[in-house]
Amino acid sequence: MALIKKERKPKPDASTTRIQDPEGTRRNILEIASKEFALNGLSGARIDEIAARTRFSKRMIYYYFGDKEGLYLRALENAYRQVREGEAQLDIEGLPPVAALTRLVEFTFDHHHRHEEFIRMVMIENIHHGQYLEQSDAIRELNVTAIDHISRIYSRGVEEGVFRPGLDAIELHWQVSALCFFNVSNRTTFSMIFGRDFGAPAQLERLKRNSVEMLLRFVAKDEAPAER
Amino acid sequence: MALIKKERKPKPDASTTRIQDPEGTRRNILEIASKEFALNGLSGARIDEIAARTRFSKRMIYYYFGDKEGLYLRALENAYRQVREGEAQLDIEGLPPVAALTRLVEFTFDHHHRHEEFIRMVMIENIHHGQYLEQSDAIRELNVTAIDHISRIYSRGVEEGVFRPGLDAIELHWQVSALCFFNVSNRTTFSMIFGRDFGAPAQLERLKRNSVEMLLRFVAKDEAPAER
DNA sequence: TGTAGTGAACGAACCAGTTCGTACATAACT
DNA sequence: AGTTATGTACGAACTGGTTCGTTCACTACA
Repeated sequence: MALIKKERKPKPDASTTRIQDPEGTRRNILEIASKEFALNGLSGARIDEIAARTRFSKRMIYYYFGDKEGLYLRALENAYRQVREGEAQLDIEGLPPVAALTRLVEFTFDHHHRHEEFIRMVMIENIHHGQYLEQSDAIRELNVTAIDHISRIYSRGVEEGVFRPGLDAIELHWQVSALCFFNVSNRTTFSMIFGRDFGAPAQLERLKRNSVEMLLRFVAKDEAPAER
Repeated sequence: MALIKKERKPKPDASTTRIQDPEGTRRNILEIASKEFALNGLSGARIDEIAARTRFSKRMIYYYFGDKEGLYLRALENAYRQVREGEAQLDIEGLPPVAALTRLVEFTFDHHHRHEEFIRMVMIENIHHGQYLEQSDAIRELNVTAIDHISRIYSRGVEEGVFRPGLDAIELHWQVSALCFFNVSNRTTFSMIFGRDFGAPAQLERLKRNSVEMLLRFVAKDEAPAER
């Protein structure tokens, strides 16, 4: 049988000189892909859709990222990197323990709130049982320092006698994360069910204040909590 | 005009009597579908896969549920119903406020832990911006009573002078939910990142105790929390 | 009591649209 | 010239949904 050769368009455009910028190409693709994955999930996102939104063709995605999962993995890493880099902004050096912890919780609350895309990626990744996070050494490396702040604050608080001893820094981090993460991750359904907008500024302030207070009261030394 | 009559097979088979059981059929399909959606999400789940796992053909899914989204919606409702029904088991009548709140938090913690499928459905639904929950009056109706327990416990506690006044029952519910939900929803990534199994029984006990304590300390009347 | 009619329950095969991924061609840079 | 970068067209497989026809239980009536 005869091979059918396609006619090729000989000349698409010569007016604009194509500037080669592989790094820029990667960044542009990754940026768009991150949004799409965060919005639609891994299976929900469409490679063609991502390609259409970039300045490049689908071919470029495969050229630079191999396949859909490779692209997703990079988007996941990207999300973690951005957020962890942002966390480096937090400065609590020199603050006394209570003020430092307050600042940490407030910062985390706001930070999560500002990075909904990240929250969504983490949710999606949990849906996938961490299957992709598992493949990324980069992400694990990024995160080991995530408890540094709270760990130091807590130690200092215990030393100074304002925090009770015996608590675990990772568990404290867990508690802070839970309160701040949930605020973003479950806002939609929670608001719908209780008919109240949990994203409203005044409401957010209250939730933030509550979260701070919960942590402060939890670590506070003074007297024991009510007996059960 | 001539009526076209269908040929009828007079007597084909008498060995296996087909038992018509529409309710059973629906239940079987819904049960399998719930698992598949919770596992793979809306776009990730495959109708053919669901059909293959049921005792029926794909045709029946469309016969009973219309389309994929209809099936998903039913699965979502099903998840909420099951969990809310389970919550009705909680009996705190007669307990003093502190004991009641302790029991409530412990119960919620365990209940969420036991219903991972539900947690996953809620996550998935949040990824979809609550698009399907929005369509379900049934779910909203189910949930309005969700804060009854905590609301009554809190009022009683304030009356009896053991809880501080001025707090909001829905926000308390929010806090309990955050702690208990996060424990299931983010366990995978959290465990991976910090290299500790947050699903281990001893660890779960600690987290549960922490959660209870956080709530108790938060509502406790006595003296003010550390000033910041 | 037998039988024709009826509608609900069900299955196999199919269809049309979608989606990931690739082959081929070509332009730009070194 | 050779390597890198890029676009276009396209195919194979998949997937949601439909069509057509069959099976079965039951009812009305001869």
